[in-house]
Amino acid sequence: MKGVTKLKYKKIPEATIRRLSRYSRSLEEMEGKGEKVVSSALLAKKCAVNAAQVRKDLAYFGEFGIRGVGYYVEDLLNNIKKILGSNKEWKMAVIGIGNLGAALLSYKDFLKQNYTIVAAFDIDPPRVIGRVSEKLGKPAEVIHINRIKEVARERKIDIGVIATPPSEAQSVANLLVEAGVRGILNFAPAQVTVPAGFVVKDVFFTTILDNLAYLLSTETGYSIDRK
Amino acid sequence: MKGVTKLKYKKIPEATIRRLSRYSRSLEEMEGKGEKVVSSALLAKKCAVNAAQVRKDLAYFGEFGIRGVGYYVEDLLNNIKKILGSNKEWKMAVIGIGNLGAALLSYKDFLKQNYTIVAAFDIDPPRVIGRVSEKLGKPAEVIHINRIKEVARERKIDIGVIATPPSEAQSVANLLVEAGVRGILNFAPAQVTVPAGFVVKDVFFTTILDNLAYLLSTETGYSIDRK
DNA sequence: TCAATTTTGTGACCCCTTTCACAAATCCTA
DNA sequence: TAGGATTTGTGAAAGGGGTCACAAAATTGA
Ligand SMILES: NC(=O)c1ccc[n+]([C@@H]2O[C@H](COP(=O)([O-])OP(=O)(O)OC[C@H]3O[C@@H](n4cnc5c(N)ncnc54)[C@H](O)[C@@H]3O)[C@@H](O)[C@H]2O)c1
Ligand SMILES: NC(=O)c1ccc[n+]([C@@H]2O[C@H](COP(=O)([O-])OP(=O)(O)OC[C@H]3O[C@@H](n4cnc5c(N)ncnc54)[C@H](O)[C@@H]3O)[C@@H](O)[C@H]2O)c1
Repeated sequence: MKGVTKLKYKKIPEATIRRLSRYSRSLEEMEGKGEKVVSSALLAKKCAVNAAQVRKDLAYFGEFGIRGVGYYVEDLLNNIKKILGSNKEWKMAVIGIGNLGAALLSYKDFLKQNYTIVAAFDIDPPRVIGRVSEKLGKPAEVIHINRIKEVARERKIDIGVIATPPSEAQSVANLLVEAGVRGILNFAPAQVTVPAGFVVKDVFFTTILDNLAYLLSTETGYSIDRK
Repeated sequence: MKGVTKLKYKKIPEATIRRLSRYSRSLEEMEGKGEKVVSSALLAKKCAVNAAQVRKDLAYFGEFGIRGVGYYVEDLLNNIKKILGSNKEWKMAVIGIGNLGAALLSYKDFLKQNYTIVAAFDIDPPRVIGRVSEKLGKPAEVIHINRIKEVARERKIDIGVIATPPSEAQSVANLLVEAGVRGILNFAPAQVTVPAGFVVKDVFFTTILDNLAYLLSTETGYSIDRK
């Protein structure tokens, strides 16, 4: 591609994004402790990765460091947040307020982060409210699932979190798609498909456990496995 | 395998293991529907991967298919379970019976799988029991954390699930290590380190969300992202 | 001012994983 | 029994990501 020469779209490895999130967490800790500067070597150590890896990851997005010095903690943190889209406030809805859904509603870490749960849906709000009333801080109500399209549009929901039984996962996903909710975080152990332009992230507990179990049964010995 | 020659340890990609878990889920579904045979192409489609990938993954462990036919669902499922160690019963302990810990205790999917929660620990059992009593089916009690070493040995716990606040994660991990619990599933957003021979798997919700948010902000358009 | 020191940014290399493409094996039908 | 159809298993090629090593840039100290 000469002519337009230096456009160079570098495709960013998925793994890089995961690590940026990890760096972000470490940097927040450092910032809290009042540390001003950090080297790639130190950050790497804190995150259990290679120092060159840290530099490579950052280099995808610009030159944030100063040779002979390192990276300014606050500055780097801001940049990473910008990259990850963490400077935007992401609005989430939880669908299915059972055991897991209720736990998510009361997950305090979200408060400190740029993720906010702005709506909670269930197929049986009256029953559910009795069980989880003490947890209903921010989304002060549980809304019936049949109002999801309307409410999702009103509240500009970015991400739908599926915490219903697996049998309902696809139909809930369909509703989210119709409502124009582009991001889906799926906790139900079921295959969910969406049209182009939408993104699904699965979190399958048993897959994670299968992974752990496999590592334990093959006597690999040492393995801190970050993914 | 003539002589000892052809031992060939093939190192299995981590990604392969994750996919096997996915295949397993699909196969269970098919078995439930009474389907006898499946081709790599169909299984691949169900799991949103490449057909050659399916065959390669399986080929690491043996020849399970029949050319011109495909794979016998039941047979393949059994083999995959054997590979993943899913024929073993894994005993788990949950540490920190708060919102998330309580949700895990009542996670019904574990019942169908080969993972069993055999103990629940907290630093304040009396308070906790009041809140979660209805969820205490199998581990009928919440035990004080200071008895973890003794109980872990007695009940032969394989995997410890950390669901305490992040500040406590490392010290809980230390206890688990001392008790000889080799596998750790860590939900607390904190760096946890363990000695050689132990395995830690982190599940950081915000990292997963950061990932999703990144995909949403970079207008990649289509992306079903399975990890 | 200059040399020694520190630490980044990055080209080059290497390894691992995925995809492609096809021979080999099996089934089906006439 | 033979020929056509199907689908596996796998070598080879392609692609991506991680590590190494070093030049370039900044700092420090004399
Ligand atoms: N409990 C856990 O720790 C855990 C862990 C990992 C994954 N999961 C998965 O998360 C999901 C929820 O688990 P849970 O334990 O909270 O189950 P649950 O049965 O306690 O909760 C499910 C909730 O979804 C609601 N629901 C059902 N159909 C619905 C629909 N069509 N629309 C909206 N709401 C609907 C139900 O009323 C119920 O309140 C399941 O798919 C489960 O496999 C749970
Ligand atoms: N709630 C969620 O949906 C969610 C989601 C993802 C991750 N997490 C993480 O999981 C962890 C638990 O979250 P939560 O919302 O259940 O918090 P929580 O405060 O409701 O529960 C924490 C529990 O841990 C107990 N505890 C504290 N110190 C302990 C110790 N040293 N030993 C044993 N038990 C101890 C507390 O008594 C409490 O019962 C946190 O690290 C949180 O960041 C929570």
